[in-house]
Amino acid sequence: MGRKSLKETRQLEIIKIFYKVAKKEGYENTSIAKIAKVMDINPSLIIHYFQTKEELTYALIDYILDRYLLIYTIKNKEAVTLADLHKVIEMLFSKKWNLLFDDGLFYTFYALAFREKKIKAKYKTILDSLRLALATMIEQCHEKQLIKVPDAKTAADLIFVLVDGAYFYLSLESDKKAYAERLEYYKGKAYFILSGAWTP
Amino acid sequence: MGRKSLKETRQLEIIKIFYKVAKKEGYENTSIAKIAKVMDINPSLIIHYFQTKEELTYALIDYILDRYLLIYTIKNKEAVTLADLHKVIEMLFSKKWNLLFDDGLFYTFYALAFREKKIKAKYKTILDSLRLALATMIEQCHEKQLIKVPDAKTAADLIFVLVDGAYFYLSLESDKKAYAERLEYYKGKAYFILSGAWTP
DNA sequence: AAATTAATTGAACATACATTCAATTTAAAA
DNA sequence: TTTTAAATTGAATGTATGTTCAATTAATTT
Repeated sequence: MGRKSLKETRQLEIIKIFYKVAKKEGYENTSIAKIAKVMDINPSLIIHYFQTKEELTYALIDYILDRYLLIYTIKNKEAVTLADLHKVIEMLFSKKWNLLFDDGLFYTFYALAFREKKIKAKYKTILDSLRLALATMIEQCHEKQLIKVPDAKTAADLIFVLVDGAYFYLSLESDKKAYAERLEYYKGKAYFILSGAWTP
Repeated sequence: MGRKSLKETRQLEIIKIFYKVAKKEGYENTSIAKIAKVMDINPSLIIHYFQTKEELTYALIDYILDRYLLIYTIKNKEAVTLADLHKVIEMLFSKKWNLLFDDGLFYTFYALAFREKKIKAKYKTILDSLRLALATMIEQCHEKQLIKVPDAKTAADLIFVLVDGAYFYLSLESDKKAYAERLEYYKGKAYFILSGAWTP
């Protein structure tokens, strides 16, 4: 009885447009009215699906953070090979990963996490699961004696510190050549960590 | 003839209050009207000293980034000792540095840099000068044979990648003990870099 | 004391914002 | 075809925003 619910479909549509507009004009310049205009719907319809702008923002953050996890789509959890591990490292230090989500928005919401506990928790969860997934891969490779890295957790953490620190600086670098060279250099350090030399 | 100009004094006063309010309530929730209310002056007076809010924002960013540089207040440029270098390392991996400026605002404007070239340039300049200053210290210590780090520039860069990456993750860590332990661990890695083992 | 210059106020502006509520349209089931 | 429930619209609300302009007040010099 009654009409079929479009809730989830519509919500996702709205979030995607929100993401698109915010990516182009920045989160702080993206209003409900603007999103509605792009979608050619009434602003109140957006409020109908997300009661407040806050909730809409949370949904967008979830959307972005889910994309952030897409580096690991390649892996098959059980039988991890050395090639799989290297694939992840290559991905982490490549442009491809950055294409999955918008850096500006990622940092915008990261900054928001300093005042909003919910957002902080979301980010912490994602960053931890990224580290954990890498640690698990390292651990498996170690057990199979493909590499010799006894403390997988620490190694994974260190690699991500390297990744985060690298992008933090490189995002400001406009010289593409310099950008690529540096990234390659840091990638080498990541492999060095996996050689066991860094975490004795 | 005429009245003495208070321009610079007043501008600094306004920026400081702007910083204070933005620190507490977030940049995006801080309006000219709010600043004026706290200062008990008319909003138009703020516009009088900074023609637009954009200009006021740039001034605040300069203010914050200048504070960011305060780690180096200790050093005496000419005769760098090993103690000086260690002092800087200790400072980089300590709470003290974080007290100099507000992390939330620092990241807020960092995120803004992705859309505003002027801000991006400001950040790049600061980050580069931080690296350069450390590299210079390392170089001098190397020349005096206090340490053995031939590539001072790379070592300094690596230490800052470590710093940036560490804080990026640790800012989400609410467990103070875990926070302190990790930071200590990364500090150890920085000293390891200064031992020359990492950049052969 | 008069002239000059800057500080400061106060009122007014148009605009954009998130959100509300009732009314209407649309689609599916009975 | 009637009932039912969700989708969607449209108008309205109050509030806050950055910015303008003219008027007034306060200090400093001649």
